[in-house]
Formats: sequence, C-alpha cells, structure tokens
Amino acid sequence: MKTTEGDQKPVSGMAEPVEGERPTLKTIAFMAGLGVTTVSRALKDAPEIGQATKNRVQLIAKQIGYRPNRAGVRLRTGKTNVISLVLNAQSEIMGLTSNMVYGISEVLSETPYHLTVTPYSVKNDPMQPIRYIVETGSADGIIMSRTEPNDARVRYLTEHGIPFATHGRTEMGIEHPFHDFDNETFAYLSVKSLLARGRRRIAMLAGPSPSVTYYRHLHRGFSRAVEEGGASTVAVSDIDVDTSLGRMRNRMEEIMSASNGPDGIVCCSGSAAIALVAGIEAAGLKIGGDVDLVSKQSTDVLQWFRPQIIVFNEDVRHAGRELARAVLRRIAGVDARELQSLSYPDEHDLRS
Amino acid sequence: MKTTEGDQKPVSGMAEPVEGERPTLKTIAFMAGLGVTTVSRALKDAPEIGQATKNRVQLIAKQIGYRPNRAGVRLRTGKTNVISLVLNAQSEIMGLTSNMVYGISEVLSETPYHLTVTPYSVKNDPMQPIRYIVETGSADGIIMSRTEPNDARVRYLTEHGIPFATHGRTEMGIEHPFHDFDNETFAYLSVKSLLARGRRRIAMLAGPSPSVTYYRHLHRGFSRAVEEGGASTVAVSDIDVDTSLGRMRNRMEEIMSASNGPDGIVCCSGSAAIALVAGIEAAGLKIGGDVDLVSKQSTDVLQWFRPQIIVFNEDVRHAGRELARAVLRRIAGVDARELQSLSYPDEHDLRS
DNA sequence: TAGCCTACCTGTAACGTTTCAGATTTGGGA
DNA sequence: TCCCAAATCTGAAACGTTACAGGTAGGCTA
Repeated sequence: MKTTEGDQKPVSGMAEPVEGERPTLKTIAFMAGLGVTTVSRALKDAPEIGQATKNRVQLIAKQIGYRPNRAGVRLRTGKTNVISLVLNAQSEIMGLTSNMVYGISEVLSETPYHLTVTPYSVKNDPMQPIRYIVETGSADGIIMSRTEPNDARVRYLTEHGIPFATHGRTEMGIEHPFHDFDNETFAYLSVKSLLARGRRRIAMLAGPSPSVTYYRHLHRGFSRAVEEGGASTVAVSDIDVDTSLGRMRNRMEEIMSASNGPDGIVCCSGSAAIALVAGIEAAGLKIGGDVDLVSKQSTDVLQWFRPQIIVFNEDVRHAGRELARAVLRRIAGVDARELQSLSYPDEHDLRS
Repeated sequence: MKTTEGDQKPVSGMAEPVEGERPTLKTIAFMAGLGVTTVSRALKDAPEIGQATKNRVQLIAKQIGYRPNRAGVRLRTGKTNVISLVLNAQSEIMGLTSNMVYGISEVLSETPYHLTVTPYSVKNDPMQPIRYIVETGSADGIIMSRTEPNDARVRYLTEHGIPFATHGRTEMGIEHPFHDFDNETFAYLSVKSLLARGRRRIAMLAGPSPSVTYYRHLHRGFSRAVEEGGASTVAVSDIDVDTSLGRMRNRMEEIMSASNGPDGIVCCSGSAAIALVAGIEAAGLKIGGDVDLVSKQSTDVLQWFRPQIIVFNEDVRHAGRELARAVLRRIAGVDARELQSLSYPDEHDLRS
C-alpha cells in the first residue's frame, strides 16, 4: 500500500489533539494517521520503518515544530540529556570558570544536552555533589576540576560506571577521560626562560600540595630545568595558589626581603602573579631588574598589568570544549584512553 | 484503626521492590503497607493524612534515602525545578559571571532547584535561547542580564507568563523582578569625587548605547553631577564597554593626546579601566597628576593594578543571590513589584 | 496451493509522579 | 437504632516516551 500525503484516516479512539498545546508524538501520529510507536521510530530513523513514512513523519515534525518532551524521554529511558559541571565555588578574580562554561556550552549547543552547574563550597566535601548526582541520577556525564592524584571522585564514578571527564590528571592507575594543560612543560620552559635571562636562584608558586595533581607536574618540569641549568632553588613556603592575595603579597614581601631571596620566579596563576608583583615591589625590588617573573595566565589580563612580565597562555575555553567532547564520546562508549588530551603552553613575552 | 509500626500487610498485587534499585514511592508504600497516593501525600504534609501516618512515612523515606524522581514529577506536573541562567558568551577577562553563578547556586542549593546555564553567542539573537526555553518548557524561571530599555525578552516572557528576573532594569512600563546596581549614583559619586580633586573636564566610558539600559542611568548621574559642579564634559566617542581592550586603549590614547582632552574620567567596568590606563599613559599623561580615573569594578582586581585608582565595588555574587531569590519568589506568586532591588556603590580609594 | 519470510506497522505496558473520584472507618447526633 | 459527616485512605488514570510482542499484507519458495 502506498500511502499518500493526504491520506489521513483518523485512527479509532484517537481524539484530535488540542490546538495550541505543545505537539507530542500523538499529535504527529494523528496528523499522519499512524501509531505513536511508528512515529517514534520514524523520527529516529529506525530500519523497520519505510522510507516514505519516515519522510512524511519527519516533515510533519519539522513543520509543527515538534520537540521531544525531555521528561518523557528521561522517565522512560533514564537518560537525562544533562551534563553537570561540578566546581569549587571559590570567588574568582579572573574569568576562568566562565570561559570554561562557554567552551562546554559551545559543544553542547549542537547536541540535545543541557549544562547544569553544581558548585560546592570550598569548605565542603568534594564528594558530596558527586554523590548527589549519582544517587539522584541527575546527569549522564560529569565534568570536574581540581583533580587530585588519588581522587575519590574518580574512583567513585568509575565504580558506578558514570561517564565523566576531569580537568587535570590523576595518578591512580585508572584510565579516564581528561584534558590537562601541560604544566610540566610550562614550568620547564618558564625556568628556561628565566635562566636565559641570567637568573640563577629560582622559586615557584605552585598549586596546593599534595592535594592537586598539577603540583607534581609543575615540580617535575621545574626541577628538571633547574638541574639542567645548574641553577639553585629557593623554596616558597606557606603560600600556594589558593592563598588569599593579601597573604600572598605579604609573604612574598618577606621572601624577597630575606638576604637570599630568588632572582627568578615561576607563577602558575595569573591572579597570583599580580599579588607576587605587589610583594616584590613592596620589598623594594624591581621586576626585570632585580628579579624576573614568569606566569601562566588563563585569561588575557596580564597584558594590561604593569610591569609587564613573561606569560604562558592557557586557553580554558578550549579546555571546556575538549572536556565536553570527551564526556560526550565517553557516554557514546568510546574507550577512556582515546579521550585524554593535553594542551601546550604558548609563550608571550609581554615586555614591550 | 490504629496502625502500628510493625503492621505491614503486603498489599495484594504489589510485588516487593527490587533491592538496590533507587527507592520510589512504591518502595515506601510497600514498606509502610500503604498506597502510593497516601505516601505521596504524606510526604508533602497534606492535611487529609493522619499525623501518625505522616510521621511513619517520612521516617521511612528518610531512612531509605528517598528522593523524588525529577522526571516523574516533571512529566506529571510540568514543573521542571530548573532555573536557567541565560547569558551572553562574551569572553571575560574578569570573573563576573562565575561569581554571579556562585551567588545563584548559593540560594538554589537550599531548594530542589537545579541551575542550568544557557549561553548564547554575542552575534546571535538574544531572543533565541529565551524562545527555546519557553517552547520546550525547560525551566520554571529565567535569570538574564544585558537588560535593554525596551527588552523583547521581557515582553515575551511577560506575555507567556514565565517567571524571570533581570540583572538591570527596563523602561517599558512592565513591572518585573530585577536587581540592579545603582549606576546613576555610581556615576554621580564618581564625578563628585573627580570634582573634589579639582577636575573640571570630565569624560565617561559607558555601556553600549542605546542597547543597554544602564547607559541611561550612568548618563543621568553623570550629567547631574557635572552640572551641579559647573564642570564641562568631554565626549568619548566610538568606544564603549563592549569594545575590545586593544581598540579601547588606542582610542583613549587619541582622546588624551588631543588638545582638549579630559582631566577626569569615569569608567563603568574594571576590565575597561585597565585599557584606559594604558591609553592614558601611552599619551604620556600621568594618572593622579594630569588626570584622575574612577572606575566601577565587579571583582577585586583593580586593588592589584597600578597605578591605583578610585573604585566603586559592585558585588555580583550578591546580585546573583538577589536574582535567584527574586525568581523563586516570583514562581511562588509574589508580586513583581516586591521583587525589585538595587545595590549601592561602595567607594574605595585604592591610592595608598 | 500452502507455507514462510520480509517489510512495515500496531497496541499495550511501563517509567514515577500527582490528581481525581471515590471507598472505608469512626464518631456523634437524632 | 440509623444516618451523616469527618477523617483517612484507596486504585485508576494520566503526563510523553520507548520497548515488547505481536499483527498484516505481499511476495517468494516448494
């Protein structure tokens, strides 16, 4: 039987859908004179539906602006079509998180996925939001940052088989999707850059140790370059990238005022760099003269800050895109090992 | 009949729920020997359920960690328990958006609401994400920024009866929830501050005109103060807060190099301020000497920028909290006029 | 011709919740 | 004693979707 477009026999027991309501499968089924099952299948290009029918159904769906009801799909299939970004709600001076959000959204906007954001307070247990998402099944995939070498969240999610991707790596023998900035190379190149400027006593402001993995990468690159250059190291104690900028400045002033302060400093955060500069200058030293500073920045702000320093850019928007793609492909069943990527430091000497 | 705790007669036709699955109303109903209807009502403290039953049901629910299935609720009631933050995906140098997200989340975290973020590209129609949300019914409430004097989104949402709150005000005779920074007072006080420092030729870098409402507020406060002080005005043409920092710097250099440049400048954005400073200094002028600069900042970054300038702080995290509270109360049926709030500028002379 | 396979389509059930329209019990008043 | 109202509780239906287990028609094989 060849059904033509106009052939819309009203199916028995099926009332005409109300005008003005949001169209559902039933609406299309009524208009096409088909069963809802057929419509459902036709819309997802199932092989058991005839090509003519598919075309007709898809045309109608398009014309009346049909959009599947998310609650219906979710209730039936358990699939939420949601990716959750879990983050630490540290107040930010620079727009790191927002740019990552934009990156993620860029990728998700071409899919049926929505992005929900689940910040947790710094003081709280990082596991709490993760457990919540898993227990309530409120997302199909999770993106998270502040990855630790032995990360309880990674273990938990892996055990529960929930797709996720981390910003940063772990060191626990579990293969999982991640995207990371190559902090080791960054630290290595930064030290090289300082050595090339004749600096011999090198210090570094890193991430909180041992909680965050990239701390180790930084130190690996740092040590290697210092060693290769035959330079020496000055420890920066008591402060890390999480310290308040005020305390950072004060501590830096102390360190630089000491008799054997560093003459070259590597800093792994743009906002920290501005506090270090303040501390250095408070100690009466001149950047570029007495001491050089190299910093990573995740936002183009240090360009505008003076004195200008040497920076390496990290593109967090790109990281967001990579992470989103990774979770999506993980959800699609791609092997975790194929979803691990690094991005590389990009040096800019801002000093004009 | 007084039902005791132990009295759990299995209801006919009701199979024991599978262990390990997420508990549902049925699970509780089975355990309590009640119907799902009763359980549903007991959990929401309906008046037609006996107190003893309520206590028992609520205890069981708590013990087994029952959480209502969002898809079930959503499908049945149409309520999504989602608030959507719609924003313009401009790359940000400073962490404005993330702090607003944290503020919103702070409030939502004590409610059943989730936060989804829907960025739209700067080039795209701002109506597009709004229409999408309304047509697919994907949120119970919307928070949006970049509010315009005659805002199509506000009109559309009002007509469709969708609760929302805007960051910024409109001027279209529609009462709706908003939170706004008092830009008029900010501009007024800024000019006053410049006048007090003996500045007489005042300029301002404002938001894009006429697209964004706060442009008008800024100008109102600006003009009033300039007039009161008998000072004169220097127009800053071609650039606004949306201009790229590079162009902003160059234009500023031109303006300051002209014979009749301003000697006092008001700037309504922290990130713009750093570009203005660069332009001013490129023109060979000294801030604090030849010219004074007053800026609003939404993130504590200008503290660390030198030369230090006079700033007024805007607390975006607080704005986020206010906006979230406003949408929630609007959803609860509170009158829009009771959900309009302003926050006031807070001056800090950073110059030590 | 019968039987079978393929291609296409169908209704029913189920996901978990709330609403609707009762059902049952209890206590009290007449 | 009977009846009514109030206080509690109940199953069935519905929201929109997909999975399951068929159903029908036509053509091909034997």
